[in-house]
Amino acid sequence: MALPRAARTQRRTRIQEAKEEQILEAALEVFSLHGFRGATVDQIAEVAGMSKPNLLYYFRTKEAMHRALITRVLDTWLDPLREFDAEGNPVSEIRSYIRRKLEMARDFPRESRLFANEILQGAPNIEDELKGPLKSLVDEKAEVIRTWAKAGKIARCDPYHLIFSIWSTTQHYADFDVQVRAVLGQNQAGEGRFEDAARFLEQLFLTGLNISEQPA
Amino acid sequence: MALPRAARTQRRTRIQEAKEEQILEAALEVFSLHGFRGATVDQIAEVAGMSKPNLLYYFRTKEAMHRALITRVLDTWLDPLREFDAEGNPVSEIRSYIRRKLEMARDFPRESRLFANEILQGAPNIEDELKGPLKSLVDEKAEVIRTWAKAGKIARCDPYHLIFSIWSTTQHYADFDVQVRAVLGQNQAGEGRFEDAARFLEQLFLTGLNISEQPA
DNA sequence: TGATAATTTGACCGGTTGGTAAACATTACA
DNA sequence: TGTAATGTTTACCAACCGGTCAAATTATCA
Repeated sequence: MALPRAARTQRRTRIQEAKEEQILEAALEVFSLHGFRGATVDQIAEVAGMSKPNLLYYFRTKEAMHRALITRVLDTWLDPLREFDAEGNPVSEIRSYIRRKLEMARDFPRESRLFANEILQGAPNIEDELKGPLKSLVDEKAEVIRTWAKAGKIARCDPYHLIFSIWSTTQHYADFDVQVRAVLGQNQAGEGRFEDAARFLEQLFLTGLNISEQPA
Repeated sequence: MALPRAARTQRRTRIQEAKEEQILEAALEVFSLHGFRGATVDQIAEVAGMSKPNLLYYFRTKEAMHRALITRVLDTWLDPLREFDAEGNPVSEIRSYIRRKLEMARDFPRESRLFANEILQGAPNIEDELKGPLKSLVDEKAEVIRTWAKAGKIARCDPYHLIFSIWSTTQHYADFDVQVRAVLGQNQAGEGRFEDAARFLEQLFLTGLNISEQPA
């Protein structure tokens, strides 16, 4: 008799590995486009190229799929912030952070939208992870920024709102892509907008935080 | 026999006016919380305090409700940008714009989330309005900003990405409210975060655009 | 090979959902 | 007041959706 994945002893076969990957890829596609409630298991099954019961053999419920996906995405989503280095040069650290976040928005828009969908709906499934690991990491990096400000390396500013503003400006290009394209029009529809955005955001943040420009 | 609203001759009775308002208020509540697909007509009817068929007497379909709501919200959403004045002082214009957008995020988070939901799902119902009225307005204001830059009143920068960054940073406090609260923690849970955000964003944008020391 | 476990599928089920039919109630107004 | 238009409700339906079941198919390996 076939046991569902969670009940299996330990080793994952190559088939399991491949199929689960295939399913999560399809689930990402569908969830990011329609949200949790808007996505249907049939849709995901079709995109994954398998029958619905087959899909439910690997993930027992729609929610299990979503949970697996969200957990994975939240993790990679935080990677750029983890690389934020207290020992580094503030200017290059902040510049790199903006670059990395913008690259993620460009290369992994579905992941960004999945996350945005979840937060928008009140983050019913990941509130704990937000208040735990996420908050801890942000607290830590905020302290770094505060130290830089106290040392006069960057302008004094609220480090939390600085992080929020970097998050929002960069993710905007993934989450609000349709709007960005509509406003920029056909001529700018190519990937050039990411280069323009990078240039603008670097100017905004680096000048905005430059100690020499800082008003008393 | 009762005819649905759209087929009626012309005059809207006071009852119609009141009920439609009541319905849209409830629809806003539910749609902004669960998205279009996640919201159910029964839910909206319950929040509106009326039976489902009664609700469907005023709006024949769930989609009609959503369309009416989106159109209205898009309109008020653009109001702050409309007030952006070419004749004004760049410093105060940009500062006021940030303030107004932030106030909207604080006072009308449901509207912001409804809109965000729609864009996130690919804006299936309002793509035309984005490419038409929205783009026109942004084009117009972008030209104003460009003029200011050429006149040396503010730093040279891409006006479109400047507008995007103001949109994203301010709306972030409505759309990602759960995350913001989670990161800031209990102590900052009050409305103080909006004041802090305003202070930070003003500093960021005004300094970032090199206009903090411009005379009025 | 044969037997056992893992995988896949068509048919199906109960609950939900958007929407309808038609009878009933209320309001507007001649 | 009478009556026609407007407003409201109960009962209901067909489609959809998440998930189950049992039977069939395929992979694993002694």
